[in-house]
Amino acid sequence: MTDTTVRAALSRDRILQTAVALADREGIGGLTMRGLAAELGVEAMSLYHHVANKEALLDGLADAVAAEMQDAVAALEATGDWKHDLRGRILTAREVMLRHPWAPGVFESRTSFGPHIVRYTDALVGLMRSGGMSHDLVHHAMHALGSRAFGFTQELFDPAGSADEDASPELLMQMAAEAPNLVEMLAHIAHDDPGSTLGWCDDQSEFEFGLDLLLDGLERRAERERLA
Amino acid sequence: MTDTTVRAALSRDRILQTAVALADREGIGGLTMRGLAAELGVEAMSLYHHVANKEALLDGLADAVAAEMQDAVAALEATGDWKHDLRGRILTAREVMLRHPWAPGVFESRTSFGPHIVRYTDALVGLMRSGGMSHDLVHHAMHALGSRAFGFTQELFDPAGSADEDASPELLMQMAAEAPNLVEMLAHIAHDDPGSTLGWCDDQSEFEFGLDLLLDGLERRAERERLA
DNA sequence: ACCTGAACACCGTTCAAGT
DNA sequence: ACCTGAACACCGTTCAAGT
Repeated sequence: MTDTTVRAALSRDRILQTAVALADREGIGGLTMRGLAAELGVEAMSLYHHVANKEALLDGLADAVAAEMQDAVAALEATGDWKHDLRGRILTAREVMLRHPWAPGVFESRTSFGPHIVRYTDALVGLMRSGGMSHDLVHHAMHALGSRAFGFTQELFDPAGSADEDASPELLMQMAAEAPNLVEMLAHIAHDDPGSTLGWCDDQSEFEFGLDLLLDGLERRAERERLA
Repeated sequence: MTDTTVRAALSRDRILQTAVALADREGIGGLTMRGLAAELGVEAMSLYHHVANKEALLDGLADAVAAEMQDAVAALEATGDWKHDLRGRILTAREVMLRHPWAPGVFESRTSFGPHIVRYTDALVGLMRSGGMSHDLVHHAMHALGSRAFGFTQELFDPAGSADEDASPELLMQMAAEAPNLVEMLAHIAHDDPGSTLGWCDDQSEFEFGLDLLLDGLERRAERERLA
């Protein structure tokens, strides 16, 4: 009960904070109970006094990221235009996600909500409700947005992992026979923007394209609902 | 070189086929190299003569599912309406995915394309091109669709895992204070459709809602492009 | 060429024991 | 109450040896 407690006292918060830093540094594969404990200067089993098991640790990690999103989003001011405000919140959430490349995978593997995730989600629902959308439409909207509501889309076949060899002309030749449309499209894209070497395309602009497609569609349904 | 070879001769195909059946039966967590080998009546290390490692096995699994999708999709006849045909292909792909609940997770963790995945994707691109969309727009469309092009969306916080306890009134009460909009929405949904007990909502209709939102939006952009 | 068995270097987690 | 160390039951994978 005094301020002179040992500086390194273990706590759930300190564990989560260290786990986030470790995952940022080494990727989610580098986050093991043993490794996390070592990082904290403690034995692996000590963690189990503050966290039920690894699943619970990951739940905590996801919620820690959601807390960061809440902080970032709090700085935004509301304009009263739900679509504009929603777009801003989601793109801000994305900035947080980009700081934690492992977070999308963890979010997708979660099965329960932490308090910060709940509050972030609640705010999105409130924003759409304030725009006059029905509960039903908002519900559809949340499902349609899916992970985009949290600022990410899990890229299918992310070329980042194997882009180096995949771009080889031999493989493109081999593909050309079986996938003429795909090859033609990729050639066209490469021609248009030869500078996009971090993957085949600009993730950010693709994210915004998909997001705007959905937001525009939702706005249309909302208007249709209002006139009914 | 004779037909009287031992019936149980190991081969890449037989390994993949058994792996799919095993994953269907026990989930992806039940698919281990050791377990798969046992299922084949063979030692674990024998698998490594036909498959480089587990990553390669999973690559093969994803492509096996894509092959099934190709088969299912081949039965569809083209109407010439790209949007209608694309919708049909994707919903057919979804039927295959629903037979393999582990497949979405495997698809999302892949980093390289198998031949069947490539051909399935190529057909989608061809369909949109036939509708007059530019390479650029088709490229955006593929990104916007993302995993939906393969008939699935990875549900965030799938309540299937913990729905039993999560629906408890105490927890809803506790949530009500911090998440009024969310609670109100969920209450409204439950009121509208008290029968939807497999999760909070009907995945199929939510999938189609999101898909149609995107397809409608793409159609609009395609028309805009045509007039430009 | 194909398959085997033992072994290695990891995991998450249980348990009895320490302070 | 909190932390430890050894141990258990798993993984994927390497390696030398069998046929």
